[in-house]
Amino acid sequence: MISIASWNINSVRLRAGLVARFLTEEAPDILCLQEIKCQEPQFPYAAFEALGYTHFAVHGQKGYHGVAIASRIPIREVARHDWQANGEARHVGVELLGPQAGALAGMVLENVYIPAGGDAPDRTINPKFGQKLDFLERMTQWAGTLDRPTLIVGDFNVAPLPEDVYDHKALLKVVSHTPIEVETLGRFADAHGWVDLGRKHLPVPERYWSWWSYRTFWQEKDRGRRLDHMWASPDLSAQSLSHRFVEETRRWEGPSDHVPLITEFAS
DNA sequence: ATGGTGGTCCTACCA
Repeated sequence: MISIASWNINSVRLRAGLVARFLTEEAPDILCLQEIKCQEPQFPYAAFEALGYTHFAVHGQKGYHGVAIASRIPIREVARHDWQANGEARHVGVELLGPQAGALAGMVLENVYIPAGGDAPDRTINPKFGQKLDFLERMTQWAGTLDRPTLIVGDFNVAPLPEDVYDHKALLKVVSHTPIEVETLGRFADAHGWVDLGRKHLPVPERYWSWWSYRTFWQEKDRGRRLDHMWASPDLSAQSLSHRFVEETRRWEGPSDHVPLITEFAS
């Protein structure tokens, strides 16, 4: 069995200790991180290496965004897409190398941080919202070209289903859950027949949220959204055995506003 | 309709 985790960590330097705790307690084979918020030389490699994660793909930038993959299994970086063409570090893709990868050898793992999209869900007054939709459209074009077993994980910043938010009706005009975002993400799903592993294993109406705002969590209002995802190409999805989200990390000291996801695959 | 919290880097910007 091989397990793959994904977590928007909101500064990997500030929360290296939380990452180490997660790796110690859950022991995934591979961890994908989003929002590392540092450049590649500042990445806390030693904290991972001490726990057996010795293979890396780090695509960072100063202060904002940034993604990384740490792995116990050999990996090889294969791509860094810039789906906004603006230089932001929001993607890194790797290939899993055998024989430690077993049946997953040759699989491609794509780690993505889709733009949040600003406050107003209208591209004429909020360029960030347009950039988010354009990013998704370019991802859709890219997905149509794939010809290998692929897993795409990360912070999608979209909660597609009514049950993916605490109040569907109240969030229809809130960026992350607007109909245009849901439709645009739906076209991405259709472009490659992606299987939403989260809802494959935890179907509606099971509780499944991955993010709680810092601005309301302290009030214990439990206003969550499912913004983080793991989607598998159809051939790969047959190998997924289990999937969960580790909600308790949201209550750790000094938490990220996102919680990690973990999928186990037959290998 | 408003404001609520947090990270980076040092002045706003991003989420």
